Amino acid sequence: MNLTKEIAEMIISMLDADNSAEIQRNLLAEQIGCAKSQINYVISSRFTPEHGYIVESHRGGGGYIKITKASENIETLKMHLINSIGSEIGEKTLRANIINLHDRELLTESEAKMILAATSEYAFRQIPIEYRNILRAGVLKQMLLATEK
Amino acid sequence: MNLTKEIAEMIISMLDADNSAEIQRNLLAEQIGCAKSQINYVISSRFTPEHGYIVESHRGGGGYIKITKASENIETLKMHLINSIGSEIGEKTLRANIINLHDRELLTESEAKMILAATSEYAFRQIPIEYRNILRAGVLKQMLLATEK
DNA sequence: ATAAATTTGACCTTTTTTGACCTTTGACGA
DNA sequence: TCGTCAAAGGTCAAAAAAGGTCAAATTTAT
Repeated sequence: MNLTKEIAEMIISMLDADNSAEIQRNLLAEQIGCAKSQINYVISSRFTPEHGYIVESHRGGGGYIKITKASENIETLKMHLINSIGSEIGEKTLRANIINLHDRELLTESEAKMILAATSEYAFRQIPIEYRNILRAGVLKQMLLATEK
Repeated sequence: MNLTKEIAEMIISMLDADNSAEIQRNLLAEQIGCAKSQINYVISSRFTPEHGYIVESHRGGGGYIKITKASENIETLKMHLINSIGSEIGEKTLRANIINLHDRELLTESEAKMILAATSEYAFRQIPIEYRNILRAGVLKQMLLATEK
């Protein structure tokens, strides 16, 4: 397991009842024994809006980074995603979005798995790279629509 | 016995109780004393959907290749279909097969719907026609394997 | 003797990790 | 009050750590 995953898990375990955690970057980096900027990397790669998180921070003495798992407008989250999918989407972004929807129980485990399988790089192996993200967007949208009742 | 067989057996012996194994390509290649790309060759020739395997991987520090064998009880009819698909399949044939599997209760209504949505001509509309049937075959195989529990 | 399968090696892409340097903010003394 | 300094956090690019691709060379099967 790499550093990034460890740190991400640590942060998630720090989320309180309000689904938010306030961390001190330098302290956390020191505890873990990594570069300070590693914390920023983890946040920017694992706690994005696609993952369902909002991040705020303050510099200076008494500074902090506050990470909150967003919880409003759950009902419209799926429709919002459908509408916001542009003409292309990468595997990472898609994965983040689907896991987020599953976390919020807007997709069943089975639905999430099928979507990830259908849009995996392996499923698209036979076609040129330049079409893959376009395809992912098209397939994803149709599948999400199919999960609407 | 050739390298490929040895490596394939090694990987199979590494499957755990969940029928999955996480390997480190470079490490494995070094242990065996072969080219790194040999590992890829083994995977792409022996751990295909036709053989009942799902493969995922991650690059970068802490990277890995995860190989999962679809559960034993994947219905033979499904495996038959996966094996009979070949490298291309048209929308009509696919539809007929999915309906058949659904009729036999090997696919839930939801699974069938998602497969049809994901492989519809509409989902592929941005992609040149000559790729569509190839794509359908790839996506269908991955999805069928993902329908097990 | 071909054709198919295997093996290798050179080179590519993605993701993570680190470190040097930058910016913002609060506190404190002149 | 203002200026300066220390305490945070932020940015960016290079290095490192995986895994991926492709085609040529070699071996094995038909």
